[in-house]
Amino acid sequence: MNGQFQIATHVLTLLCKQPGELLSSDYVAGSMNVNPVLVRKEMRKLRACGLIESKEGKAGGYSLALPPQKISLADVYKAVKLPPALGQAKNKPNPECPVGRQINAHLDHLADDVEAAIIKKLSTITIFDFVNQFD
Amino acid sequence: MNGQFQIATHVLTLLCKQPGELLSSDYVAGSMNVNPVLVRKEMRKLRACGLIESKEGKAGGYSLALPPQKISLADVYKAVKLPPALGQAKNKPNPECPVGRQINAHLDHLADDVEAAIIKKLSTITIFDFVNQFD
DNA sequence: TTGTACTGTAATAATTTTTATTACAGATAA
DNA sequence: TTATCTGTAATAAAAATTATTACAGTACAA
Repeated sequence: MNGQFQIATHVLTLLCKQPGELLSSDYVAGSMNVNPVLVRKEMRKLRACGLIESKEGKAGGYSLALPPQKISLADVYKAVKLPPALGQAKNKPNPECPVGRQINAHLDHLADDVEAAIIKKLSTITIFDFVNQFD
Repeated sequence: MNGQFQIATHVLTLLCKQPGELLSSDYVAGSMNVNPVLVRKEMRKLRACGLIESKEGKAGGYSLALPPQKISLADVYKAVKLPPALGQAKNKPNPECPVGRQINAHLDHLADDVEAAIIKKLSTITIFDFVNQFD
């Protein structure tokens, strides 16, 4: 299991709900019951992709770098870099076997197709859309 | 990481390439360099879904229960029951927070949509198609 | 009917991944 | 100059995955 996408989406939701405010990792971590360092780690990825901005020092924190209509869940997915949806084998198939010799190439190609399908789906939903579902 | 889908697909590929033969978990495990018990565990799932058959006793092993044109990779995906593609948070968000109170429901709904997109993609590919890519 | 070669399954250990915790340097506002 | 943040590393704890061992049960074959 892996809650990185959920953490990132949770923070973006909070940022979207409180526009203009800088939210600290402690505040956010409190809303989700998770360690603040984990929040800062995800924020680093989001910032590297230009989705959020951060400000250090007293009264610092995080804010959206783009209007929420411009941030898709596909952007979030790509930013957090989850392990592949089909999993990832770490075995080394037997190169003597005609199947073992080739299968990783075919599985990799398949994994790429699946990732593309996920991204296609997620690209239809923005953080704005997601947040609008809330009461 | 998690190689369960890869194991299942590897076995089905071997079964497809050697129709009529019963392949043992040891033989299969040798082709992929993985523990035979792991193979038997995945086979249990595939059998529960009616994709393969197994025969105990001497000269026993596994065989396809359906023609490979009738087995889609979506069937395999559903059989192995991977963890959700978007991950799965195990935190309990703060119920005092308006976002924390609702977000899991919305994240679950999103996860369902993504799983559906994956299955839709995988349902277009059969084991027969997959194996036909091999030289 | 006895030995051999399998599956099925449980229990446990080893490995890997994820999350939590601690610590502290650096930035910035009051 | 003090308090409150981010950024980051190091390490520990927890959880998930894979490997290993063991053995009961099944089926074939000599």
